[in-house]
Amino acid sequence: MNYEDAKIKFVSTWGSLGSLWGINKAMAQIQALLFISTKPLSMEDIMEDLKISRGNTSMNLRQLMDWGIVTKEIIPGERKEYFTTEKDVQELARTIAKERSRREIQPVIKVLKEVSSIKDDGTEKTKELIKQTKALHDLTETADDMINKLVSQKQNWITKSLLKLIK
Amino acid sequence: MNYEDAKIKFVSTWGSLGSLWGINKAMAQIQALLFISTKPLSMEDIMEDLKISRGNTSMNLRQLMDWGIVTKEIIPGERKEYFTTEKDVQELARTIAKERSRREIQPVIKVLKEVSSIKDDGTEKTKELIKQTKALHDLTETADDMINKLVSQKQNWITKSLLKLIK
DNA sequence: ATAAACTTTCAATTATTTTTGAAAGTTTAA
DNA sequence: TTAAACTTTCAAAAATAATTGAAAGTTTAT
Repeated sequence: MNYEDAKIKFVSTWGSLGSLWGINKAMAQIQALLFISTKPLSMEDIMEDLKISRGNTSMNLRQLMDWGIVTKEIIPGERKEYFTTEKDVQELARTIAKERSRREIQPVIKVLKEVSSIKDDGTEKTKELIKQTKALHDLTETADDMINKLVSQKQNWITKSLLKLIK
Repeated sequence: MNYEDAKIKFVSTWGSLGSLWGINKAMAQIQALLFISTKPLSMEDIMEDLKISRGNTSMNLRQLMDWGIVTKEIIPGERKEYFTTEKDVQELARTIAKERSRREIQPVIKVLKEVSSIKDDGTEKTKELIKQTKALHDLTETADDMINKLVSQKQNWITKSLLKLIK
């Protein structure tokens, strides 16, 4: 496989994985492109490479910036804006985990807590609802917590020892 | 909040979380409904409760069974089929993690390995592609591994000590 | 102040995913 | 074997999400 084929394969695979971290295809592909680029890319570069429209590129770059994954680079003397993505995978993982947690998991945890706290009226179905949503609440909270901690910056010594324990 | 409101809130919230574990809304809602039910439910019960069509119910129940999350219960003397879901959250998490890994993460890991193994032609861009996809490969593999191990059955003693370390 | 260079916005279009419902299929009881 | 009770299938419709492109907006150089 040559460079071009490998690049296309990587970008499209990473794009299709977008759903896994809750973003759309174009957004994931732009990130992938920046991730393997040796230099900042302009909107023009991205549009041409991915064959997507200017509007689409603009909107998805904005989202990536909102996520904190992509940043604008001002190149002195250049009129255009250039973009780069976080290149360190650990840091990338940390950012993504934090954002997903904040956007999606925390709200669910809140609802689970609310629902599991309704008044027990003594009926079997209410007891079951409380029991099961409480279990889900605890699990979700623990999992969310673990992922965030595991992926967090100060992980090194901890993660390494954990990995040895687990593997 | 009374039972009915709490139930509706739980089912719809869990439904919207479907995207997080890669399934559609109806599928997640059916699972949620079964999860808090005190007894097996028939297709009829589910259709009525969620106000969805028979076809939709049938298809999504099949998918849930394919995932290994829902099972058919034959109730002696009854003509209808009844359904239940795994009630233990740990077991549920284990099944979901395994399936997602198998269906989505493993294929991506395979591509990352493939792409990161292309011949280094000495150009800067090829070196960057190899370096970055290798890093992503290692991260993805490790994360996938950890999640599966953490969530796996025989976890108890391990998880508890890990949790103490991490928290 | 003007115009060129560039970016953003958003209504309309297009693509994708989900849902429906009725026909076809299956199972069971008699 | 028949018919009632039930489930599955799948083409068509509906709902949702992504994408386009051109007009409006912004910035910068002169």
